[in-house]
Amino acid sequence: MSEPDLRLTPNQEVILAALRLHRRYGLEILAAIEKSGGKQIGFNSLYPNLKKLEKKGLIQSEWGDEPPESHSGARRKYYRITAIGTRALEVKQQLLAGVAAWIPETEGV
Amino acid sequence: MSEPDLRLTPNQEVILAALRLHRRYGLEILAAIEKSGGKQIGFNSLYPNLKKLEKKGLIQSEWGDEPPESHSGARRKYYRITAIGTRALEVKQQLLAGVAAWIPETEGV
DNA sequence: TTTATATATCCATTAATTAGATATAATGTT
DNA sequence: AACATTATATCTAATTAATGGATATATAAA
Repeated sequence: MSEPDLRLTPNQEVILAALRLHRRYGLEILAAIEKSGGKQIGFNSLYPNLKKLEKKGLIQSEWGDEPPESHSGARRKYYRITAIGTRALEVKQQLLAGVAAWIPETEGV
Repeated sequence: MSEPDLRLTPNQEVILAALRLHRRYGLEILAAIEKSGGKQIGFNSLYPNLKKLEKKGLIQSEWGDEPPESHSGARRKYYRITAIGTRALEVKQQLLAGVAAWIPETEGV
């Protein structure tokens, strides 16, 4: 009955954060990270991590249905965050806030 | 002239966050993490990571000068976050906010 | 002496990251 | 038809980080 493991590796966390407000396709996620000043991650790290996030239920994917004129190149697969994924980001933020604010019950002195 | 590497591993990030508002000694950091619902990290991970954070200038340490009556056991070494450490936490938060909000310049369609 | 607190290191295993290469598919351009 | 671009996807090897367990030392109280 314990909660599923919502912990994220650093790359998974930034990928998931890139999907927090918008659905995006793979290379768009890399662009969002690069343009936001993050350390660049390669698509060799991106795609396996997207698979892992989807397997854990933190994101969902769907093939793009844009008309062919909208862009050149191959089909895009769009990813969107799930409620569980949103929760994983919240849990992380709450942990960082919690550890900072925590005070021991019996303060030495 | 580029900025020093302020990236943090997951354990380093939560340790640094535990020092954001209060100076703490080693085992107090572990207690803050455990009581805040974080995955428990062991002192075999704590102390090497404190060394690394101090070496990078993100934290400083000083031996406690409490009177002997204040607590039983050995001397405590207290750690406090530096301005650089605070900045590292901010940079991380700004990255997560930035990648979520980023919009591509030329939107396909 | 024993117990509790506290810092610190070492080892072996496992997990994650990284760079580089390759493959396939779809589309527009020459 | 050939080529370039965009895009998803996998594989390997090397490096780095995390993990559990053990050990060591120091301090002080019971």
